[in-house]
Amino acid sequence: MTTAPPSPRVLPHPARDEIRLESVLHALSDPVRMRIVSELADAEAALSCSRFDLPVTKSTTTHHFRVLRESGVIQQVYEGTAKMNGLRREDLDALFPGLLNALLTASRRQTARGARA
Amino acid sequence: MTTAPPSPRVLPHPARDEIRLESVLHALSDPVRMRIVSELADAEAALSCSRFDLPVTKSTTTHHFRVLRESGVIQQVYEGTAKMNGLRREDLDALFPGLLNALLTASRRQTARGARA
DNA sequence: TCCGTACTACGATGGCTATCGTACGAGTCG
DNA sequence: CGACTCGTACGATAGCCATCGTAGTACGGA
Repeated sequence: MTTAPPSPRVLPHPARDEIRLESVLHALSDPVRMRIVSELADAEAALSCSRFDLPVTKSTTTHHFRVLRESGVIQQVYEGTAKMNGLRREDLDALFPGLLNALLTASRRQTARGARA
Repeated sequence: MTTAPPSPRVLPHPARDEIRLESVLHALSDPVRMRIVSELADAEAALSCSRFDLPVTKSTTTHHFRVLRESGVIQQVYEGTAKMNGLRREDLDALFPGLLNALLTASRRQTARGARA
């Protein structure tokens, strides 16, 4: 099992051309979700949900990941008990060139500028 | 009166360093508001509220403009009975380099791609 | 002064959403 | 099998928000 055959549990994702800018912006307008995306971008590899230390409960975490997936920002795949999350960089870059980078930079800058909140 | 002295009616704007990324993204996650910003960007000069032909009533229009102003995306100044609106390009570019352009490009692209909705 | 235009304020309303807790399903490991 | 971990589903709740209509204010021109 070098690359384990995916579980039957498959999650619905929007196709590339179904991704809407409004939905992406709405998804990223929540600080918790922006943080998730930020960490995901730094990681460069898929991360399981439990790798994030978020200031909300597990149910809320599930909710946020779903919003990100349904808006097309991330990709989710079951791997055993874990659910691996990856940024949909290619799709986003193809649809909205430069946007993801600008958003990540903006987020990092703001974090650096004022660590309050 | 080449440049009319501003009316005493002054509107509250966030200072540059009070502009929050989340608020900007939230403001722009509404199609109506994104459209306003898009037209404002094309105009290059300040426009009065009534220059926009939006699919909502006047009260709702007022609401959207206020959200844009309070999030720091636009600047509003009374000029007689009209309220002139301008993009806060300099502030946004200073805070979040490349973001505004990426957003405008993304919006234009999406509009071009599918004119549905 | 009177009227019209531009925009606002207020209140209502329906819908969305972030949050939680609890109970459950799916895998993994002993 | 049994226990443990990871994540989900469901229901509840409270707050926000896009929308509207109506009534009102501010300004400029006749």
